[in-house]
Formats: sequence, C-alpha cells, structure tokens
Amino acid sequence: MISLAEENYLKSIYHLSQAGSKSVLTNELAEAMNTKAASVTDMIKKLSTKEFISYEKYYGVNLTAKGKAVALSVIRKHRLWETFLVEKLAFSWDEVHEVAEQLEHIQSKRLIEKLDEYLGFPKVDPHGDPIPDNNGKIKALQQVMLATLKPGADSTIVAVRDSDSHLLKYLDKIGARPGKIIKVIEREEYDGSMEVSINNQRFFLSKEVSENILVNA
Amino acid sequence: MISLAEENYLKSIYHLSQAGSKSVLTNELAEAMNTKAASVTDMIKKLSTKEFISYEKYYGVNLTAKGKAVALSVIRKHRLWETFLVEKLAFSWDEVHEVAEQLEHIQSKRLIEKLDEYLGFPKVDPHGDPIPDNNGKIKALQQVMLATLKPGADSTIVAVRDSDSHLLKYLDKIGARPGKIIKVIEREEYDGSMEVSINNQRFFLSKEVSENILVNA
DNA sequence: ATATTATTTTAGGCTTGTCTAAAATAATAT
DNA sequence: ATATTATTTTAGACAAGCCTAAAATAATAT
Ligand SMILES: [Mn+2]
Ligand SMILES: [Mn+2]
Ligand SMILES: [Mn+2]
Ligand SMILES: [Mn+2]
Repeated sequence: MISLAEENYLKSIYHLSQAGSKSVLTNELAEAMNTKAASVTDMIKKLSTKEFISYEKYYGVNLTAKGKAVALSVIRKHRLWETFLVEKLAFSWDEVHEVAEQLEHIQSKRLIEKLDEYLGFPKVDPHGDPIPDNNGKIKALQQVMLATLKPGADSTIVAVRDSDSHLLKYLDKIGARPGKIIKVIEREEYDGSMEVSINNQRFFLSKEVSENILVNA
Repeated sequence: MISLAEENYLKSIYHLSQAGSKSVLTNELAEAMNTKAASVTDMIKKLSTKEFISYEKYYGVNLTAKGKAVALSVIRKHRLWETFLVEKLAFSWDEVHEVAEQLEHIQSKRLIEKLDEYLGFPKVDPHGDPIPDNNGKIKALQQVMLATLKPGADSTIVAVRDSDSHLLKYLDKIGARPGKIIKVIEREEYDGSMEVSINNQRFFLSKEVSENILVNA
C-alpha cells in the first residue's frame, strides 16, 4: 500500500513543516532525506498523485489530511518503539533512534496497540517528544529553545532533539533530561553560548547545544 | 549490505534443504517464495556472486557457511520475536507469524541480544521450534510427523507448523500444544486420517493435520 | 537412440527509487 | 527592466526485484 520510502518522505515533510502550514521546499527535503533535489521532485509527484500532499510546482508541498495521518502514525510508532527500547530493553536514550527508524515501518495495527498497552499508554517518548494517540492527535507542547531564554530565567526541560547520539550522551552526562529545571546564569551575545545550572551544577553550553534543548514556554 | 529479499531467499533455501545438504531446486524455491522461476534464477545469480550459495546451473543451489549463518540469524530473530509477541504482548500463537516475518529483518545486533535476555534466553518459540543461539547453533530436535506413528503409540508433541493461522487456531482448540502427550488410537490406511487422544479427549485428525504436528522420535 | 515432456535459463520489459547533467523557472541585484 | 544567480524540474540512465514469452537443457518414455 504505502512504501517505506513514501513513509519516510511524509514523516520528513511533517517535521519540516513543524506540524504547521508553511510549504516544504524541494531542497529542504532533499537535505533532510539525504538525497538529491531531482529525486525529491520524482517522489513528490508520486505522493501528490496519491494525494498525500498538495504540490505547487516550484513552490513546495504541504501534507493533506491523509498524508498527515500517515506521518503521525509513523511518528507514533517511532516514539512508542523508542519508549519500549528504553523502558523494557534497557537501551540508553542515545541508542534508540536508529533502531526506531526501522521499527516504525512495521505494519500491524494490532502490534502497535498491544505495545502501547504494554508500555502503559505513555504520553511522551524518552526524549520528551509527545506520542500521537491512536487517532493521530498529538499534544502540541508549548516549547521553546533554551537558546532563546534570557539570563536569570529558569525553566523546565521539556524535550531534547533525539537524532544525534553524541549530543544525547553529552546531555545525559550533564543531567539535562526532560523534567529537570535549568537556569540561565549568563549568556554571551557574540556566540550565543550560555552558562547554566542544572542540579546545582554549572555548565557552559554552546549555542549548538542550547538550541537542541527545548524548555517550556 | 544484505537486502530483505535476499534474507528471505536464504531463509527459504535453508528451510527447503531442511538444514541438510540436498540441493534446492528453482521451482521449489519459486513456489515457496510465491514468485516465478525466472525471478528465482535472477536472485540465485546474485546470491551466488555474493557467495551466500553455491549454484550449479540446472541442478539447484546449496547454502555456503556464510549463507547458512545469515539464514540462521534471520530464523533466530523470527523466533525470538514470536516469543516476545506471545509472552509479553499476549498475542495468540496463530497471530504472530506474519508480524515476525517483518520484524525478523530489523538490523541491530544489540536489539536482538537485549530481546533474548529480556525473554530469559528461550530455547524454543511458541510453536516448539528451536531458537538458534547467538553463534548460529541450532538444536536439531529429534522429531517426526504424527502421521507416521502407528496405532497404540503415544508420544509428546514437540512442535507444530507455524505458518497457517487456521491450523494453529484449530490445534489450540483441541489442546494440541508442544509438551502435550498425544496417543494414536486408530489410523485409517486409505486416507491417512487418525483418531487420537489428547488430555483424555478424542479427536479425528485428517492426514493434513497429522502431518503438521511434530512429535518426538 | 530418439522423441516428448518437464524444468530451468535467457531475453526483454516494467516499477520503484535513486543518480547526473541540462533546461526551465523564480528570486535577486544592478 | 534586464542580467545574474539560485532553485527546481526534466531528461535520460541505472540497480533491484519482479514479470511473460521464448529458448535451452535435462529427464523420461518409447
Ligand atoms: Mn527518534
Ligand atoms: Mn524520540
Ligand atoms: Mn513463524
Ligand atoms: Mn514459530
């Protein structure tokens, strides 16, 4: 019915449109999918024919309701599997993303329902990302990059970007996990780096890192 | 590295050669793979080039050590996943095969090691089939089709064929599970059907059914 | 030993998903 | 308003995995 490649494209389009309505451009998608613009154009046509996306030549694509449902179903599976790997199989949070990239394509409604139940219907995955429910409803978390906070502010970590395992190892080391309170001590304007405190310990975070930590808005 | 299609071919070749040494013929493989002989010949050439099989034109194929290792690894994954689905997710034994056909292709050594551990290093899957160990060692069970037993004999069920969910539902209903003792009361020579007793209950089994129940030799 | 039949391989073609190079279009700068 | 640059699409090709039809080979029957 729907191929693995198609599912991955739809998922990428969803992420790039940040669940929003702005069109996703060919080159963005090419970069995200680690492929070439020409290949993206080819796939875009197929997805458009199948009505998973609406496509205006030269101006990018948007998910249809149908396409969004597929994307959310894949994301649901991804996040449930990540939760399973961490909670049940004792994986660390930096090891799960790649495996979940494979597991998210397993086709079995029954499996994902049973898995959800087995895990106790979790609301967020190990990185703090919300898990869409069975009907494709996802709770849009009010979140903002740590990088945008001003000195003096303190805030709770909501989620962290999950696809770079080196980043995750580092965040784990400094204790930057969802639920933790993080306080901005100082911020260097010229490079965007900041000093923060987590668990009463101080750390210097590069802009890079502080953009990958999401705190509540 | 190795594709899903290639893995499935190697698994099929393994099963058809019944872990033995007799060559597997093109048409056998075509039937098992639900494909055409011409397609099989194409794939056979690829697998031969990659040295997963030895191939003598017109006389069938045999797994190399390398090919056998791949086949056993896929079978190991299949059976561990089936065990997981039944033991942890409360699937019934007739629902697991199809899902396991997908899960067996997930590539992650770590995942399968963790899963094995999580399941307590099971030796057999829900249908009684032995699970190859991490090194590709598989315990060749001494087993024989129930159909070959003579009246009066009683024997323990070791395994049942796992790929027909209707058969499995039926076997479940009559209590024909691995570990159960089954006794042959009578056998009709003309159609190979037999009357048996399981748990002190009597059943008439067609030849079809009695060939899909494996008992210890 | 030869003819018939069954099996297997080859030839040529199709779809999916990818690529490079060239052409078309849009965006930006002068 | 036009020229330059950046982006996107088209054209043409390729590998994987499948197909049908035809040719080649092996097995079997006479
Ligand atoms: Mn992930
Ligand atoms: Mn995640
Ligand atoms: Mn099975
Ligand atoms: Mn089984």
